[in-house]
Amino acid sequence: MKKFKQELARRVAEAAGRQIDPAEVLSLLEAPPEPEMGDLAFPCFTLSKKLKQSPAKIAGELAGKLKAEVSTSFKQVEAKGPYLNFFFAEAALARETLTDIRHQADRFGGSEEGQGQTVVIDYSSPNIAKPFHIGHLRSTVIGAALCRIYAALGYQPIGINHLGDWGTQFGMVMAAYSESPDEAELEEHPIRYSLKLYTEFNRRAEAEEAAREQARQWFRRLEAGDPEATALWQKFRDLSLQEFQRIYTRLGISFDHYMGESFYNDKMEDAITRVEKAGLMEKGEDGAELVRLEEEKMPPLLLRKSDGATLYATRDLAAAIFRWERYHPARILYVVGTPQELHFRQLIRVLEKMGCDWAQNLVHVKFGHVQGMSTRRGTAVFLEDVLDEAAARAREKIAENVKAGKLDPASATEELAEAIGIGALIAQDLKNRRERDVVFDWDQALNFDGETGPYLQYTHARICGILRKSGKPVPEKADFGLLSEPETRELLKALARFPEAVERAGQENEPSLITDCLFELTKVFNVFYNTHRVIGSGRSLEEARLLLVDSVRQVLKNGLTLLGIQPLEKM
RNA sequence: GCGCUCGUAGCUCAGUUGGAUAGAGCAGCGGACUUCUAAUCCGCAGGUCGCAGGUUCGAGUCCUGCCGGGCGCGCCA
Repeated sequence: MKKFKQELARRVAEAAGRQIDPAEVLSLLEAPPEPEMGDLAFPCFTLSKKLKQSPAKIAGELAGKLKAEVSTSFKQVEAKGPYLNFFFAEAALARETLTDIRHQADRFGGSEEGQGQTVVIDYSSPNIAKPFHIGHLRSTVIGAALCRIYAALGYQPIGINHLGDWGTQFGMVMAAYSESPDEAELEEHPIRYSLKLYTEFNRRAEAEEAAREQARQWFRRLEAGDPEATALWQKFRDLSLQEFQRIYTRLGISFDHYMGESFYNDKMEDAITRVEKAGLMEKGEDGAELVRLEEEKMPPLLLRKSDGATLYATRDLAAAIFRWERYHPARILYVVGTPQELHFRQLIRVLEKMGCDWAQNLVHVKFGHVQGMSTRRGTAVFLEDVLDEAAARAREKIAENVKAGKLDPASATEELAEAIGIGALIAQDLKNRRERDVVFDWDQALNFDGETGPYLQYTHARICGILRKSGKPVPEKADFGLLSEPETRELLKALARFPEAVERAGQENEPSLITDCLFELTKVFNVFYNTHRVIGSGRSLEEARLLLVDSVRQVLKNGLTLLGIQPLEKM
C-alpha cells in the first residue's frame, strides 16, 4: 500500500506542475467513503489555495493529465467534485500485498524503523499486598502489547514491572502483622490476608494518630535496613509476587525485569543530591524537602517528608535517572492511569530543570481510570475471578459446539477455554482508545458476539478449517487477476492497511489501532466467506483464493500475537 | 476554588489530525445453516454530534463561554 501511495503522490505532484511536493500529497491521500468512488482519493483543496482556482477545476485538469499516462498500478483516475479518485488495477494490488505477506510471513506488519534503539516500558506495576483487580489489567495488557509492537517495529523493548513494594502503606501492613501475626494464614492466602491487615489498619489509622505513627515508624525501619523489618517485608513481597506470577502466566506475559520501588532504595540519596546541586531543593514548612514549580503553575514536588522518609516521587525520580543511564533509551514509557497525570508532569518538569535534556523522551502513556475499583471500600473486582468466569463461559460454548458436531471432542481442552476467555478480556481492553474512562461490566467483558476477541479467533479458526480441508498446499503465486470481486478487493485493501496500523500504534502508543484494523479485516473476511467459496471453486480460482485466505490468516495471526491474544486453529 | 479530561444512536464506542451522504458492535425486530465452523452473514429501525456563539470555501473535529460527568491538587502510591 505504501508503494502505491508513494507512486501516486509522485505522479500527482508531477501533474500539478510541482506546485505541491510529493510528501505533502502523500499526507493528504485518503480513502473514499464508498468503494465505488475508488480506492484512494486526493482532495484538491490545498492545491486550490495555492493555485487560486476552484478545487473542482483542478481535479478535472489533473484527471485529464493523469488519464493519459498508463500505469500498471492504477487502472483509472476520475475527478469527482473537488476530489481526484484513483482505482487500483486489482491484479497489481493483489500481487503486491499477497506476495509481501507471503515473503514476510510472521514479520509482515513490522519494520526496521527502530533499529538500534531501545524503549523502556514501565507497566502493570501492581501494589504488593493488594489484590490484582481489573483496574490493573489495563496497564498490564496495554504495556505488554506495546512491548510486542515496539519489537515488531525493530526496537529493543525493555519491559519493567515497577512493583509498588515500598512506602508507608507497607508500613501499615507490617505494623498490623506485628501486632498479631498469623503465619499460616499468610502462607495460605498471602494477598487476601495482607489486604485484610491493610484495610483494618487503615480504618484505625484514619482515626488514630498513634496508628499512623506506628506505620511510619515501620517504614522508617525498613528504609534504614533494620533486619526484622526487612525480613518481614521480603516475606510479604515473595508471597505476593508468586500470586501475581500466576496471573501473568495465564495472560502469557513476562517481564524483562521486576524492578519495583524498593530497587531504588539505595539510589535515592544520589537523586536527591543531584536535585540539590541543581539548586532546586527548598525546605517546606515542617522541614520537608521539595522542588517548587510555581512558574509552571503546578504544586511543588515533594521529595522528602519532614520525618526524613522518601516518597513515591523520590523513587520515580531515581528510577528515571537509573533507566536513562543504564539503557539510554529512545523513549521511556509509563503505562499508568490518568489520575497520575500531574505527578508525571511534575516529574518530567523537575528533570528538565535539572538539565536532563533526555526528560523529553519520557512519555506518560495514560489510560482511563476504571471506575468503582476501590480496594479499601471492597468494591474491586478481582482479576482472577473474571479470568475464571470468562474461561467458564467459553467452556460452555465449546461444549455446545462439540454437541453440534462443529468441534471434535479431542480439541475441547481446558487450554482452549482459557485462551478464548482471556482473548475476550484482552480484546475488550484493547479495543477502545486508552484514554477513555471505563466502567467494568460483566456482561460486556464476557460477551463473545460481535466485535470481540472470540470473533477474531473464530475467524482465524474458520480460515484454518478451509486450509485444512482443502487438502492442497497454499500456492506461492496465482492468477491475481481472478481476485477482482468487490468482496475480494475490500479484503485486499484491509490486508494492505495492516502495516500502517502497526506503525501508528507505535507512534501513538495506541494498541487499539491494531484491534480496530483486525476487526475491519475480519468483518470483510466474513462477508467474503458468506458470498464466495474457496474449496471447489475451480482449479485456478481455488488456488488464488487459497493464497488470499492464507494471507488473511497470516495477518490475523500477526495482529493477534501483537495484542497478546492466541490465534486458534479450531474452536 | 484552580488544573486536566470527557460529552456522538437506548447501551458501549469509531470517526484517518479541518473535507464527500456522521459509522460500527451490543440490545430490538425480520431473514439466511443437506454445502469450507450460524462465536457468522444480510436487511430494518435507531442522530439537534451536551448547549450557545466564533474562526472559514467547509466544523463531530479548532477558539471562547456555559451546562453536565470523571480525575487530580506539598508530607498516600
